[in-house]
Amino acid sequence: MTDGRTRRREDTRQRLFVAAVELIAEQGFSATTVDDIATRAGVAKGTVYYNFESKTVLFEELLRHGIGLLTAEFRAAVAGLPPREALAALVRAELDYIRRYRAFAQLLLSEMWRTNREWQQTLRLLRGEAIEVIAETVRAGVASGDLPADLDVRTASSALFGVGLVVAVDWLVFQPERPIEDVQEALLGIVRRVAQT
Amino acid sequence: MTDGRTRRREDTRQRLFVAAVELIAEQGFSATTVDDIATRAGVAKGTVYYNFESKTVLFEELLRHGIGLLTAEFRAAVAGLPPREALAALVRAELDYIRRYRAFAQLLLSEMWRTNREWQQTLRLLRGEAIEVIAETVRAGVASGDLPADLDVRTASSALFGVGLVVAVDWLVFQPERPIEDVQEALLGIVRRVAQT
DNA sequence: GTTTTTGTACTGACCGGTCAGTCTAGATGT
DNA sequence: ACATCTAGACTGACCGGTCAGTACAAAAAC
Repeated sequence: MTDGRTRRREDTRQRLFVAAVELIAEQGFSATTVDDIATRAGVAKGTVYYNFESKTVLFEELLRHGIGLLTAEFRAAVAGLPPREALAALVRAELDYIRRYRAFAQLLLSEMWRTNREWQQTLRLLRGEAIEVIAETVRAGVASGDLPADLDVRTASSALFGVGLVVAVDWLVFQPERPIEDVQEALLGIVRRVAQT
Repeated sequence: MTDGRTRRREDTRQRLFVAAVELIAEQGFSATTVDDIATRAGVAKGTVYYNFESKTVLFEELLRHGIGLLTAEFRAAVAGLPPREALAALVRAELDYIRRYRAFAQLLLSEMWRTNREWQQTLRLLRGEAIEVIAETVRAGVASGDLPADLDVRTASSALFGVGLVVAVDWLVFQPERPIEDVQEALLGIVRRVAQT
């Protein structure tokens, strides 16, 4: 499974992911060329096509990889916590993720609400998976009475997800000098107030 | 001033704006071709270049036009109102604007946090103008004691702007069946809670 | 000796931008 | 009143460049 060959190949794929995510976050999918990606990854163009079927497939696998990671971190963050603490943990996990993978978060923000693109379906599905983790927490909280009974689970979950994204990325792009901890505090404060029964 | 010629030309420009905003909202700037825009507007490609210097300039003028309108509506909404009511009026104005110009809002959300694009500077400037109206209101509220004294004006203003955008567009894209009044109420409720002294 | 990567050259479709020429409303001349 | 002229608006074929994807022989890694 992890012999030298597959390890090396996985390495190349990883470098291509990193290069692609940075470039696409800056310029968008269409404006980013395969040559750009190969050059930034320090790899020949042929290597891109040896590892990925096409530019679109590369991007789709990138989305799967990135959001899969986020979903996993969401799951780990809420494990075993009571609803209101789990909610706070989710906010922290999201911001922490965005701080570590800022380019991916930026890319996500730019492509999330787009329609009529080949990979739109994929993104929609993945978004649903990530939000489902939030939704489970909110649902449990409403059921146990820890969260307001009139909270609409679906809306609250997607709002929480989207708001975290936009506030954090806005901060990263327009006020990069401020520490992310401030955002975290501000967001936690807001969520706490809104979650008040 | 409004003879047949200029009227006709203004008409063509308007049609090009409408076509461009829809296509760019769906596919993004780079993926949208000038031929697409011309076809959808029902004019020849040459007409696009007769009316606009380049694809980029067309987009920049589109941004100016769209955000200029939003800023004007913000100004009109807050005129003469005390801080807390003005804040609510701003939320209402933003959502109302997004409902009427949904494609433009979607476009804004997708292109707002992009870096390394020619028109980035323009967009940054325009965003600043719109947010400044919010900031004036928040500043007045903090000064008069109607809003919490520890509120960071710049952060609160851009957060309010971005949150309105993301929640409304998310609603438009993923839950279009839901009436806008719900979204407005939810958002107003949140803002009211956060604005509590 | 098999898998992965490289480097270079190539193709064909597509796209931003140009330009010579057409169309027409309305001003001008008679 | 009619014919003529003019300039602004528009057209669409065309050009030069770009880019996704292909081909493949040779090298490197394992």
